[in-house]
Amino acid sequence: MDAIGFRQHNHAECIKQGLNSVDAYCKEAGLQFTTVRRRVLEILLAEHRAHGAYAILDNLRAEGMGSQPPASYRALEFLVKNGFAHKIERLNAFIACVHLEENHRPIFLICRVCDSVAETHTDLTRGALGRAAKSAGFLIEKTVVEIEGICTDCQDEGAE
Amino acid sequence: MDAIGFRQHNHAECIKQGLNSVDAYCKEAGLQFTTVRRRVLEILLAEHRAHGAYAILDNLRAEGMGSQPPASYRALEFLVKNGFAHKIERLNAFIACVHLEENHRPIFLICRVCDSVAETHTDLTRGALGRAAKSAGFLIEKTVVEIEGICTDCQDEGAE
DNA sequence: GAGAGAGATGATATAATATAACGTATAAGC
DNA sequence: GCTTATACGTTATATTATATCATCTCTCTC
Repeated sequence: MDAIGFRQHNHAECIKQGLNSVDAYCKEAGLQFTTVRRRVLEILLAEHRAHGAYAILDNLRAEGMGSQPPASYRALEFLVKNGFAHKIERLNAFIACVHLEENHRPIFLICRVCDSVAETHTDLTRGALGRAAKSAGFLIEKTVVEIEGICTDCQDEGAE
Repeated sequence: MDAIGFRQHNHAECIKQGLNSVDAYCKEAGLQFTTVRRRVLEILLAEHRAHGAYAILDNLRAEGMGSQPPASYRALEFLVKNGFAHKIERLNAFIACVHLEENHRPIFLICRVCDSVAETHTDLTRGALGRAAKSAGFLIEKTVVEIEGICTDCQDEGAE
């Protein structure tokens, strides 16, 4: 598994890559990666944890980039629609995508202690779940898989 | 799989059993299955679909059983805490549990056309997901698995 | 480079979901 | 019956999200 978010990694590089990839993709696809949208993605990329729409709005406001809810919701809608970010339903909050390359079905691991969120993906629809849905004749369009618990680091802290 | 919600079944029996089981369980466990709580469970059991807290409140209000949000939220909290109902995070809504017997990790199949919701369960934590979490050292406490798509019936209708 | 059309943003208002806090009532245990 | 815990009534407010309309800006075409 590739659960970026808990693993050690070069985070500056991680941010840079995220922005560059989205930049390139937008250019390619003729999407407008505007200042606000870029800034919101930066805010999301800053940490591997979910950010609420209003927290993001506070940032934008402080930087004079819009002051009303639609400012953040619109940017987030753009990012989510194009797969650059995901909404964590459990938290009513948003997180930057770390698997931009592929068309994927994300899975999130949410640490309830430190609030970090790791994104990974194993195609559940191929395994038990896929078989289950198939046997019920259900056509899967979107999957929400969010696992809540305690990450390694926080387990270790508890043990000390 | 046992996806009650889409399968044909004797629904009157289904409701009755749900109420009886909860009744028995509460008596056993010393929980107060009060009038409001019972009524809310009945409302949830009435259909295999998710009900919003405010929709439930409308019902309660019409029946003179409380008129303010805490009335429904408190009853729902009781039901969810004790495993008699589940919250569907994707919908910010609630549904009666159809697998009362066991301590389970529910999976929901949500039809976006007819809004019906089926509950099933395959222990994802044992399969690919469990392995993934284990390799990341993540301690799973709760799982949110909600699959959105189109149920058999609605697919058939679309084809006609 | 001017004009048309699409898409993005600003601004106002409000909807929908959820909880805090405090007082009163009711049930359970002694 | 008295005490204590739990549930409920009530008021107020927090949090999350969207609808709507006006204005602006970018892009495309001519």
